Amino acid sequence: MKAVEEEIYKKKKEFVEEASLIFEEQGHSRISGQVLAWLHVCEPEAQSFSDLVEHLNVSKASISNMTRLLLQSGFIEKVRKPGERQTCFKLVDHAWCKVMERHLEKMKQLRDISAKYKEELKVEDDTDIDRLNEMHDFYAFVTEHFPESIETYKKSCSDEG
Amino acid sequence: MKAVEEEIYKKKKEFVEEASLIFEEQGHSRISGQVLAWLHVCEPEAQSFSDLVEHLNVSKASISNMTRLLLQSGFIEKVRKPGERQTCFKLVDHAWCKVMERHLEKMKQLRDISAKYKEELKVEDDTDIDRLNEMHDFYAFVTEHFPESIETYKKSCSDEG
DNA sequence: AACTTTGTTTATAAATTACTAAACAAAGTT
DNA sequence: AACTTTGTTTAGTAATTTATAAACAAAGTT
Repeated sequence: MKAVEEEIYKKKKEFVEEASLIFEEQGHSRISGQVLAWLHVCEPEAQSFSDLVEHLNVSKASISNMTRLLLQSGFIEKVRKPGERQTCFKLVDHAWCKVMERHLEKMKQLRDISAKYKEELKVEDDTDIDRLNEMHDFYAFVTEHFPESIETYKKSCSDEG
Repeated sequence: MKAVEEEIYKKKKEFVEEASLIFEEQGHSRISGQVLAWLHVCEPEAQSFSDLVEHLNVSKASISNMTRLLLQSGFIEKVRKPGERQTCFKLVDHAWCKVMERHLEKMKQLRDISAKYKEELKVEDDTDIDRLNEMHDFYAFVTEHFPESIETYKKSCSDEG
């Protein structure tokens, strides 16, 4: 390996360390965060099972479990090349939108639960519970406007590309 | 306690159970989720230490720890009434915006880390890493537009009120 | 100043999660 | 069909997190 290449490789590992910490704080486990981060900078883009085991220094079982989870939640996808025995994994396009969608789901849950209970806790003449009304207004607003924003972004991509 | 009141109280407890689950998935612990949820529906709005202990059936120590955390992260605030010995806690206004701000912080971190490494991993003639470029574009977009949206919401509140 | 009330800190118990090694399964190769 | 390679499942351990009880501290009341 040339000196330049080694330098690059080291930088990539640094990225993995830093980015995986942030991913962890977003609800990923340690290793799934590392897989996600590595798939942002690795070459080639699609990595085999053993590539991941080797570069991240973790067990085969962890990779098996974490890739399954990441597949389920839609962050990565399998790529099988004809003639190759190994399965490869790569980030889906716009993987970051998945993170957003995850947030959006939670926001919708909060919108719905506040809608439900603000009705159910309404008592005849009694004043409603302001806090629930406000909570509902807020999440109704963001769940309505958020997807639009994302669409705007996606459009701005395809205009350029 | 009248039959109607009991019915209401039961409903409130149901809300606490459901909502605290969602809060947990957003990174709160079990009990801080319960405190948050309860403070959305309790009466009066401001609850003393012992109110919380009683209604949520948890230890004093947990309330002590969780209220400290919730104060730190800005979800609740202390309310001390003159003449009363007990400290009370209430939700801050627009507590939900805090959740958003928390997300926004994470997004800014991802924007910054992608900015940093897309530069550092750039090699002369070599093509950049597309994934990092796209990641940065995305988070630059959302961190720019998100705060605007929230502002729009807040404005819509004050127009009404 | 002894006693209460209110709240914090500490040490421990309980539960959950995360990781791995090793056993297992499936499918390709010789 | 034995052997390899590739990947999954299982079972156990390690580590972390969470909640509590009990000791402690501070401040108000009698």
